[in-house]
Amino acid sequence: MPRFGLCCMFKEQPIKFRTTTATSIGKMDRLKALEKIDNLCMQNAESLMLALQFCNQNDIGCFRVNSQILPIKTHPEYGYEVKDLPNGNEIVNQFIKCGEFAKQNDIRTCFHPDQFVVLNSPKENVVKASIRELEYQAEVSEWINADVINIHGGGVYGNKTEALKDFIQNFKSLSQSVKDRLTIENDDKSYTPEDLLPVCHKINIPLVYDVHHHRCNKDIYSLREATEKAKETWNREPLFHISSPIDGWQGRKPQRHHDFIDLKDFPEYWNVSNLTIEIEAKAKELAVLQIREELSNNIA
DNA sequence: AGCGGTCAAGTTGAT
DNA sequence: ATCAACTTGACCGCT
Repeated sequence: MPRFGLCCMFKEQPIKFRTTTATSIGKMDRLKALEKIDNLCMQNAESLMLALQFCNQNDIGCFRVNSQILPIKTHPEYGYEVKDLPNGNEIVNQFIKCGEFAKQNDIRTCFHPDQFVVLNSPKENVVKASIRELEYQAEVSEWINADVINIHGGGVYGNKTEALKDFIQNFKSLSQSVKDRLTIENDDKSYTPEDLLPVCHKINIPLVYDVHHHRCNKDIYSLREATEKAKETWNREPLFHISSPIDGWQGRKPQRHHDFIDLKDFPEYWNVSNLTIEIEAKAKELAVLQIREELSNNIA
């Protein structure tokens, strides 16, 4: 069986990650603001441990960490360094404990920076902010032993080839810590596996193959071919994504995610070991447990 | 305590 | 032109 991954949050389990808004933080004096952020970070570090323990108890081998695990960490005005928080050392220690727990129990962790991280934007400040965000997530990755920070190709700006050249150029300015973890994922509108595989080979980063996106945004490769080619880009256990369309493939918005994974959407050749599959489904842990149950019934 | 408006950020494509 | 979609509703300030 593959290793299944849970994304960021829980549907039923009472495990919550907290955040705040820049507006609210901006209204406070700096001391009060840092106190509040300190609180949220500590609670999130504790929640992460609970999340990992839940995964361990339920044989969920991978957990994706929310980008806001340290809220507004890279905000241009209200951002901060963890060492400047009142309990910064304890917060780091709690994350390191999470990393030790994950390692001991073979739980893989990863990040998926959100849509604002665009490495190939023509706007210099967008690239700068993206790099700041990647460096922050790499810092936490080191504490918790996360081995993947996964982003999309970014914008097209009228010319895919040129846009991907910019991606490669800007990749070079990243720290080694980010480079070692950065992966690129095919998306549902712009970049297909066919577009991205040459980038993977050129700068030696893995392809996170999203089969749902590939079904929305097709190229010359069959799903099986893309699976094989994506696997070849990995120097460690490959990591893929799956989801099912909210109203079926004939529905109005097939790119929207369903609560659960439809067994029919699961490629049978993905039911193998040495593969991580993140389950992108709105029912979260329930969806992970369900697809695993269905797959084991299917074999029996 | 409950409720509704708001939330840092980019890009694309549907309406 | 506006808005939803993207890993996801949660937070905050008002009553």
